[in-house]
Amino acid sequence: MLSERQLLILEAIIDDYIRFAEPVGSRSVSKRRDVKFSPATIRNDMADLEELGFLEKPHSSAGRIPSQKAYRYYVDHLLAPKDVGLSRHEIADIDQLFTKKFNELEKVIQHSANILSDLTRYTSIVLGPAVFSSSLQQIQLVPISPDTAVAIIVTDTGHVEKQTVSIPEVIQTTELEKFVKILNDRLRHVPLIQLQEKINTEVRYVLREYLDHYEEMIGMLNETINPELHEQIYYSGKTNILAQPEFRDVDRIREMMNMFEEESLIYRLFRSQNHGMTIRIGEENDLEPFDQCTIITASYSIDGKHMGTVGILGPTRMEYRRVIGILDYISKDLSKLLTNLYQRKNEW
Amino acid sequence: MLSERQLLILEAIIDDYIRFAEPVGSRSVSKRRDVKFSPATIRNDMADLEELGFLEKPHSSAGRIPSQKAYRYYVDHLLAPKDVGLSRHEIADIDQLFTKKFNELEKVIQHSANILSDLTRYTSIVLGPAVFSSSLQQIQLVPISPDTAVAIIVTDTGHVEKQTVSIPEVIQTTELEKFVKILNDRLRHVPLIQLQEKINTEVRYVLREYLDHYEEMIGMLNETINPELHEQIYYSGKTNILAQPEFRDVDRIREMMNMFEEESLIYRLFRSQNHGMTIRIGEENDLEPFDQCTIITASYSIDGKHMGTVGILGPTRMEYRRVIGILDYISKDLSKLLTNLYQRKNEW
DNA sequence: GTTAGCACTCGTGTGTTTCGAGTGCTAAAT
DNA sequence: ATTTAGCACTCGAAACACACGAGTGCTAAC
Repeated sequence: MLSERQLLILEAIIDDYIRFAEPVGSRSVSKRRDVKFSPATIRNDMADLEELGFLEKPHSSAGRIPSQKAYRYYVDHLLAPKDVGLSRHEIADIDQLFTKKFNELEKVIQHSANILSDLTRYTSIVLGPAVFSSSLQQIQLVPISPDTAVAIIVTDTGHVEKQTVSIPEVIQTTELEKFVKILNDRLRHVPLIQLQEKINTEVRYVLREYLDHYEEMIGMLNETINPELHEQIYYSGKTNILAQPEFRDVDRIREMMNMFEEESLIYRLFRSQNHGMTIRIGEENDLEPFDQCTIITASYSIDGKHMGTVGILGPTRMEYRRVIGILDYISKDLSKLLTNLYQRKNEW
Repeated sequence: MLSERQLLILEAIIDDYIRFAEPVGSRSVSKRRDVKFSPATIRNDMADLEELGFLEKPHSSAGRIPSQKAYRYYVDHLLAPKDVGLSRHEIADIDQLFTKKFNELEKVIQHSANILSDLTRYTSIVLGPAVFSSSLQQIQLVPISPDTAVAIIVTDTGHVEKQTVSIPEVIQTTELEKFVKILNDRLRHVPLIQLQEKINTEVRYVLREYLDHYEEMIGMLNETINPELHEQIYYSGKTNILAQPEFRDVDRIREMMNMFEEESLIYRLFRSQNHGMTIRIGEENDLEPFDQCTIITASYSIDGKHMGTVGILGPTRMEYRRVIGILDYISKDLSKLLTNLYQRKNEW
């Protein structure tokens, strides 16, 4: 439906606008190497493209800027997946994830986020490894006063969750120790996501046999297992986006920065992405403060199992090609790294 | 050295500027109830005050604005500590810290930060309870793979630190258990700040007697005890400051937001404050992005022992009276709350 | 010592003009 | 039947002029 020439012009305009953030005129398109038509011809096509909703005019005597529809078309049809072209330098930057030795999962993730924002100069958002896809390694109850204790859950990925709980006074220390022992015997290697259910069925019956105050203990336990538990969000380069000319408006900035703090919304946004790579342009994000932004996410995995999401937030006028390349590379790198880090565990 | 009338005028100008963020002219000062002089008289005094460095002119035909020196004088001499005047409503807001039941120390702190920023409409920064003033309650080593384990330190305040460590392969599981037992016997109730030293002297000799590979274990332990460990920083209302008219400049905002991420700098800034209440105006903060800001901090304590710092970051044109009142009240409230929360522990 | 009076300053707001990049249309060229 | 040259037209941005008025500093009178 779009002619060869129209495609060429559309791409030229998008490329130009991505680079300079200025409306693009027919003359400057015609000056490009690969364009062999006069400004007048280009103007005709531009008028058509505008009618089709791909281009917009800020005002009648300015050039055209791409619409959201244009960006969507661009990433869907115009971006050849082959020519991603990361420089040697960039690849080296990413690969240092491997060379630096982190044995804290969190640090690996944070470092990935840092690399991402440094490389792209946009804001990076990374969803940490899914807590619920890991399983219980050990559960601990450390008393810190006569009536309180810290409950600690360690997962097989080395993640630690803690929760202060109050201990019903009827319970004796010896009972408590028995309780923890039973829990560990019964619940080790149980995926966290099944923990709650398992406790309230299977474990309940076992406890009943051995302990007097098992109901109180179950109650305490249910306090501990937080069903709203979710992956941590890592940011880097929150202020990078402020350097973009389209975000020079303080009120808009304020809204966006507020949104960063609304972790539950960001979390939902990232969780809803399909695995693989997702590109959301402008209003496709369904969050009003980001309606001039594009968010690209890629998922990373351990042993092929989806674990988390790395993402970039930038203006709709984003360097798609580059960002896609970087995200693709880093998500694969991260998957490899994490798989290495935890494969021994699985063989164990 | 300043006449009665000059003081009155200075205070009037500061009050007015704090309210409206606009240069104050002689006419508007003369219109105040408590001022009974003509604009001309006031102009003379204003000229004197300017010469003394208390007032500045944005340009020759504008009114005057207070200098940093003026704010300093204001808080030092003009602010009567008595007339703090929190409204009943505000006191209720703060006191809900007591009524809501948090048994997580972190949540209490975060909630305090939220109250602070809500009440003041500035940005609140709170330094969490000093980890180093708490002592070891229990140390744990949870293996998560053949050669790695998670070391977990629980303090008497319920704080949990974790660190993934690699286990030297020469070490057996039984040895490891003995190791942890010795550590707990020897180190319980030792203040974290003495931990490292104690391990490398006293504990070392004990370990030598009971364990073959004690040197490897000590090495592993030293990996765990992070000497750079420090209090967490809690923010709330990071974007409140953007609503102030003096921070409508994107580049300034960017610098400030970047500074928020530089936790080590913020940490140092807050650590360097004396106990009690400290007010740093403009360049007194020694951080260039905050040279138009005032930071007021107050420390909170448990049983009189300094624990952390609550603070407010706002423009130099800050509502000093109000903020001081709120900070004073909340820091005392927080101290009471935390003392209650942990006093039983001490009697234990 | 205080104030009224007045000339002066200077930023802000407004209206005018100019400039030029860019457009759309028409007619000529290919 | 396209494509292009030519041209009138649009409209924002920048430059300029001008008036306004809030505010000042100085001087002289109270």
